[in-house]
Amino acid sequence: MKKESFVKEHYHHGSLHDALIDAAVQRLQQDGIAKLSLRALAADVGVSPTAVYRHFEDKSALLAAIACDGFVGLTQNMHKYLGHEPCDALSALKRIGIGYVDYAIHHPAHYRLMFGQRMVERARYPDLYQASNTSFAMLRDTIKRGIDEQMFRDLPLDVMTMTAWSLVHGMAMLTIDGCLVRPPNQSDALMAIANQVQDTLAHGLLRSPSL
Amino acid sequence: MKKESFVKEHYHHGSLHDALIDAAVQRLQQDGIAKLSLRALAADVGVSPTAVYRHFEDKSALLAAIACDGFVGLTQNMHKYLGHEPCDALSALKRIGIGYVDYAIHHPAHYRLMFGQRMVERARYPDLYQASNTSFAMLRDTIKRGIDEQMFRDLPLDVMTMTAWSLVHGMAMLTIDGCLVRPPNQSDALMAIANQVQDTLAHGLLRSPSL
DNA sequence: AAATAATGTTGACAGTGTTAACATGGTGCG
DNA sequence: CGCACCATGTTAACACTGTCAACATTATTT
Repeated sequence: MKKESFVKEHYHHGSLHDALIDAAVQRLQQDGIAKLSLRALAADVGVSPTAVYRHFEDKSALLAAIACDGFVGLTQNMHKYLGHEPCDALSALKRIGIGYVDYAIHHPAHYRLMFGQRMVERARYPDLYQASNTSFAMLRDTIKRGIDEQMFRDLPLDVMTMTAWSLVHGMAMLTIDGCLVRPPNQSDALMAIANQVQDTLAHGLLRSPSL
Repeated sequence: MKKESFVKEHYHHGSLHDALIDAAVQRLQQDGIAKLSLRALAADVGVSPTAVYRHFEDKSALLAAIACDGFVGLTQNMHKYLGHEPCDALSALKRIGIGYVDYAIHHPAHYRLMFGQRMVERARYPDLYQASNTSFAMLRDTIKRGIDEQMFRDLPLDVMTMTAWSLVHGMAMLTIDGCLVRPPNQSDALMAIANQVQDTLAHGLLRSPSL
């Protein structure tokens, strides 16, 4: 199975697949997607340029794999913020939303990749397609619960889902693109705004707003 | 040599700047930004590859110019939907929002470019920076009016602006990325959804929601 | 132990953005 | 008018990119 003893790295790398992804993520965070080259990645990992093609069909497939990881991480983060104790649909929706924005803020390179060109051609990558659907389903199911429990207003599920999703996606994008007036990129301040924005959304979704 | 018709265009093209932008927009719509090359553009226009550099500092500057045009068009479209007859702040906000999403849907290539990598480095392009600020100011001013007229709830202007902007931006992105469940990309159906989403937003913004 | 699959390498090709040096032609000045 | 200037366009070249085909090495299976 796995050798993994000490030094090997003579001919076979052993875990090129993951190492390439790690290197790509690092370069993405540092330089952005524009100046990311397979050859540089291969050099980072200490391997010849064409070795990449033993693990990924092409450059786009590598990026798709990273985007896929991103959606998995996004889903995990939403679950983390949701917690385990049961709560009403609105609280759940708020927590999920905060988890969503929190992920985007802390993984801007991932997030930009996830909703960049890869999103357009996600049909070509089943894993990516499914991972993204899993993320979206979390939002959608929570809203459905709010409707079923008659906590939310009686609007079409699709409309409400789109509203909530648009809101968190827009917030995430505008934040990591630096479109906010807020001077410091301090996470706490941003999260405070995110909370207020979500309150506004709640006001729009709820059957009988409490404030 | 070339001399292919009675018109001049022998050595000096005459309007290379605009011709390049037109060609770029066309290729953007057709193939996406990934496979857009300056050399192909030059060939489209019938000029040598390096002629581009007499009109744009580099490839990124060309794209920035296109993005700038995009924001101008976005602002125009919002004004078009806003109309000239005076109306209350909420109606104005809704019209602007519809104009926003409408532009994104009908110019997806432009819109994706406007909020892609160019947005990150917009500080380097003063024209782009100003054009984008003009668009955003329209949203912001309208919301400010709603607050001043005591039509909207008493929340910080920044928070409300971010809410509204996030919403239209998220809707635009999710729509042109094809993330919607709606089968046909029919503009009318999309606009109907957009209207409902905006009603939800209104419900969240208004001091006393009417429905 | 031999055959085969998996993984990595070398060499090459077409295409890219970009620069430097040169060519052309319209414009304003004597 | 003639001529210098300058905006514009061209050619040649460089370093770099993604990708393929052919070959080398190692791991795995028979």
